[in-house]
Amino acid sequence: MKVVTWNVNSLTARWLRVEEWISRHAPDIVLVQETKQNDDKFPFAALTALGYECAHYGQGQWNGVAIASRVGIEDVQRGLGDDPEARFIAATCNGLRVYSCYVPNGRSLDDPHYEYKLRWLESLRVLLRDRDRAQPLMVGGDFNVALSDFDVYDPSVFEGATHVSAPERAAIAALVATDLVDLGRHFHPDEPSFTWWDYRNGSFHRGWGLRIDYLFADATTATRVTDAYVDREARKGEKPSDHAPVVAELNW
DNA sequence: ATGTCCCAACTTTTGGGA
Repeated sequence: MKVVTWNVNSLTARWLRVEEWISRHAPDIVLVQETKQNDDKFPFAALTALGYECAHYGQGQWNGVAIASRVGIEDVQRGLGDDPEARFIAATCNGLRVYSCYVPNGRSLDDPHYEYKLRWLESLRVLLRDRDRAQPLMVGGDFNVALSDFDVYDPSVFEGATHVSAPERAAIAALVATDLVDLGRHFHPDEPSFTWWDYRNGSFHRGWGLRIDYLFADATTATRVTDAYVDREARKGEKPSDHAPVVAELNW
């Protein structure tokens, strides 16, 4: 079974790229972030034609998360606690519980949005702490945090910025401490494996990236994962998202 | 290092967000 997480930066703008990627890679479960559309724009019919059942949690022009599955989809949960924004959707697909997460950006360390980001991550930690440990789980999404300096192309550029601060990193570490494995890093301990490059400055071609998108699995499920990787090819070409997909393959 | 992309709208240019 193949699971992918991808921040598409508007599914409306990205549909041709997403459709092409799905057709080529045939993932079983797709975790999407930043659909930036309401249900009336979500491509339910086109995804059904490709063999996928979908659950979408949209919020107009901002945020928006979705799950597409060709192995069934049930027990859909939209939203994280009392969060008013469309940043979390969960479902069970073929016995695997999956979360699609779009963590708040934070903007800057002195912005109220930064505190919102930390509160959001704490809510996710509580959900993970209290989960049914007997149920296999994969958590994916855009976490807007680079876990360590190795996940940053040049840490000096980000001094005093979000995405790298100690509280943010501690919040992600606290998620992992609920018995999760960072699949991308587990399979590629010696490669930066960036997942995001700014559209500006020619960042992609200069290698100026960050690893801020993750697929996590509980420790038991992680033993069934055979590979996890970033598909950098998806960041190339016409009208790419600024994020690349993160893929995991597992024996299921 | 702020050079791009995406969206909405007091829409053909600007501003907010990432």
